[in-house]
Amino acid sequence: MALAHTILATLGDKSYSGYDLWKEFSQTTKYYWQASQQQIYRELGKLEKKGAIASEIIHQEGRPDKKLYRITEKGTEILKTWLLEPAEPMAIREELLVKVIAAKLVPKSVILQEIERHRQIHTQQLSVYKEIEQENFPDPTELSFEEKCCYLTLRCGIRCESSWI
Amino acid sequence: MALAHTILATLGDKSYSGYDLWKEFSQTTKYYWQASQQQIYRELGKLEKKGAIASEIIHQEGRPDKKLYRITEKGTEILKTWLLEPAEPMAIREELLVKVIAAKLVPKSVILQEIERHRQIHTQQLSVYKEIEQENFPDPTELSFEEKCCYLTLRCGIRCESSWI
DNA sequence: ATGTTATACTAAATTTGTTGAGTATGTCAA
DNA sequence: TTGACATACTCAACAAATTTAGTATAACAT
Repeated sequence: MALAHTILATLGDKSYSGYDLWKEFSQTTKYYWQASQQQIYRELGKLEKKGAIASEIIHQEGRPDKKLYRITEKGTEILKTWLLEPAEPMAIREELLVKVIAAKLVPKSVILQEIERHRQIHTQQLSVYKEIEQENFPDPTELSFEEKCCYLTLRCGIRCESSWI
Repeated sequence: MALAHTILATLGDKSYSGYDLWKEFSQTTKYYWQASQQQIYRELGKLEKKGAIASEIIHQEGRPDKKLYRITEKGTEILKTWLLEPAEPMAIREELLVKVIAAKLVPKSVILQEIERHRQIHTQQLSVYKEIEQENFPDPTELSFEEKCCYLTLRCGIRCESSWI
């Protein structure tokens, strides 16, 4: 699955602990790949076994020790190989629309309220993304290729939320 | 999971064989819930065991026998109960964007071509949806509540594809 | 007569994803 | 000093999804 590749891509050339990665996934990576803390830790274990990442234990005072992971050459090769393969468009599984299809079984207000609730969730998420955009990408014309790529995923998040609203 | 509920919602008050359902899922249901043939057959088995659906074997000449499923009262109750629960917005897992994040590892043309390929897939899907719209919903003002709900899911599909393009 | 496509379904292994609990430690505010 | 919150992880059980491989039959074109 692509979770392994998403982790490798997120690591880039920096070091992350499992916890760091989870935070990154909860904030930024979220607009293109959602994963839980448990999934991330399990995948890190598998990737290390495979030799795609290497870890180093950092002893910390005042807080628990942590394990910093970085990508290995083998990991980079795995990522490159995967990049050359075609990707399938995302599978759509939207519960709200299933509810809309079965709407006639319950009072209209139930579905309308649920739709309204979702509209609010998406509106809120959109404003979070727009804030990130203003803070991190105030002038999109001035970006390097790498920054543009990062900005593109944010733009996708913004378009997606707008589209839902 | 919601696959069971999607099947119950799709059955409505009609009878479907597993194969019919799969075709329905491949064509129409696809813009809000994607599932494979195997998933559908397995879920039908589970639903029958639970008593949410009942089956009847139809002997056919000239082609294999088929098993027609319809929703039971218990199934309708299960669906109603589920409709009253809140639904989470879909988890986003878009491989293409992961590739964009790791783009610097391969020549630009690789990612650009992949993006172009996806643009084509979405453009093609959009035109399919627009055809369905013209054929089945030529005049949206004239629709019953149930038809409007069905149309809403199609509009979501159209918006989603447009947004990607 | 042969191969492809469509109908109609089953079975099993493996990978992913979810849920819940558990182990530690430290900060900070009421 | 108590409780909430943040850091930093591990383990186990279960549910869902994917992949792969089958079994059968019939239509239809080459």
